[in-house]
Amino acid sequence: MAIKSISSDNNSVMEVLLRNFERLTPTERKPARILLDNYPMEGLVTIAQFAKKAKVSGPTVLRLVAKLGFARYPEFQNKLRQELQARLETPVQKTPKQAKKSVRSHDFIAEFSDTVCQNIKKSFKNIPVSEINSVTQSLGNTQQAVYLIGGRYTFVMAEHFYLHLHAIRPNVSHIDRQSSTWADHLLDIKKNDLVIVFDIRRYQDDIVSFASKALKMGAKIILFTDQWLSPIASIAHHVFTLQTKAPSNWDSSTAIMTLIDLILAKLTKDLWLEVKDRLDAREENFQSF
Amino acid sequence: MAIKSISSDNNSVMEVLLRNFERLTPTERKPARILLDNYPMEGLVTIAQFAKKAKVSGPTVLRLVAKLGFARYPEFQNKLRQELQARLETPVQKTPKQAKKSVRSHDFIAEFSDTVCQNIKKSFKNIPVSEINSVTQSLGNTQQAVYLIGGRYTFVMAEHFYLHLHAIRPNVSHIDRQSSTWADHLLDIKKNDLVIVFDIRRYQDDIVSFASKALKMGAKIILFTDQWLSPIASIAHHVFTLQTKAPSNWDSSTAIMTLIDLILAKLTKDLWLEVKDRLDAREENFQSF
DNA sequence: GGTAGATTGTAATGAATATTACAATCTATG
DNA sequence: CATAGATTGTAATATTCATTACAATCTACC
Repeated sequence: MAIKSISSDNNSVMEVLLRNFERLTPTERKPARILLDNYPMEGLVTIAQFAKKAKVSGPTVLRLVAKLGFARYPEFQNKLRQELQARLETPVQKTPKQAKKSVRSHDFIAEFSDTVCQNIKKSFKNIPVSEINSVTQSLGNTQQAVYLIGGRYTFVMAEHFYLHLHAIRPNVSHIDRQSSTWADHLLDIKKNDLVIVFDIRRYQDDIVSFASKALKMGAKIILFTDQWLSPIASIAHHVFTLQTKAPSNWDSSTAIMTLIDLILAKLTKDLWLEVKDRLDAREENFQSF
Repeated sequence: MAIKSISSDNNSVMEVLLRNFERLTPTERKPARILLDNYPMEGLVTIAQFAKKAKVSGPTVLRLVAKLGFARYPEFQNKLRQELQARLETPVQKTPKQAKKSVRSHDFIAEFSDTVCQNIKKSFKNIPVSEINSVTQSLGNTQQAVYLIGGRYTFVMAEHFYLHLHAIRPNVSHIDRQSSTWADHLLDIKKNDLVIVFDIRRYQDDIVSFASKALKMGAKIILFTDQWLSPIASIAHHVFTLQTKAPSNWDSSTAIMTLIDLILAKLTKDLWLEVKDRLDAREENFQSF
């Protein structure tokens, strides 16, 4: 008669073990207890070591593993490793007593990443959920054209947003750096179109002026700026204030980037049905080149 | 001559690895990176599996392990298991992981920023300080020209880096999207020039090919990639592995961005005297327009 | 351009491992 | 107490593994 395995689903090994403990034979329970006692490390050693610790024979261990639904011992180990990995990833890794002998470079790196993370956390805490929802909803309406524009350094953010947004929906434009072309773009802007502006210090006059002209054309202005607020804030319909400080001579755009990614994520989720088709079609086009 | 082991004390394997990363040979660094990326699970598989994942030979893995102070592979694994066990015992066991009932907007925002921050922290923890120092030093040498190139989405990262790097030092070029111009750029590349490549999945053939051609021209390749490693990793002189996962259909480039900003910050600090003059002159030029 | 030293992979070897077949032992029931 | 069926261990086997020796390749320096 074939050995009937206890479970074939993908619960954790521990659950399966506990739930079916009474179906194990007395000797099989010994290694089972050892494993539970020291879960899951004990399962990551060789059969011989495991068997010795539990004071049973190798084949008994193997029969236990078989009853847990694994045809081979290495399979069982892979499952355990997999679980362990998942478990290690979730919590904030312990950053323990790392002696102070660590070099300055180490401190600098840690300080830098801490500051950036604080920026993100603090920025997000201050953003009203309603603003995000509202902007996301507007972006989901493909009737309204979207124009993205940024300053000397932030035009990169605009471009990043543009690339992804354009993958998601049509009717999106990135207004390039040369302000000589801006007049043309302004002509195209219709009422209720969305103009997304990135402006952090030092605020650029030309961007401010573009925004106010777009406003006159009836556009809705969405502003991404820093904690000192671009002058555009006073005319914008939606303002996102992001933290930009860093232990550096340069401001950090990381929080801005994160918000862009968040909005893209939400938008993609909300419009998944439409987006999926568009992405599929896009994929096909890529293939054919 | 006997192989001198790096350490025989009882620090964690990861510490030893990070502290002595620069003493490893190029090929030995590949499995080292894999291990750091997925610490310590990757060290618990067989040499063959480990070697395959890192795309090196078994003996190379063995030599790495030897340099870390272990005479035999199983010894190394025992140490890892031991560390892992200690780590699992201390904290409160479960991180129940918020049942996935309706994810409200608030939760979504928090989850998103948490993930991004974890990406940054995890990425930075795995980057050997020596790599950052070494790259920063190279970037400080204005004799070596710097070329930046990125893929479909990551060219934005290249551009961000370019903008700031160019403010700091001369002799920097951003290679644009149109691959038709790449042949010309290749002609200019001289021995010891730096080619900084951004390549995250899905990896682009044209970027890979550009990198290998640049290598033939004698350039030093610096790669920014994700946890799955671009194929360029095998020919790059320096590889930075960043975490890109996010609760989204899109990968997150935030960790990459943060590393760029960090390198820029460090570079600016290190070369402050030269940089200051350049920035002052630049400021004057802006005023006059 | 050539050569010594370092680096890396290939292939062979022996050791350790998982797995199987089967015998020994135990347990329950008539 | 006898015996069938379940349980467990022993020993043999085939597989996989770590390890080593050595050849090929690369790199730096003269």
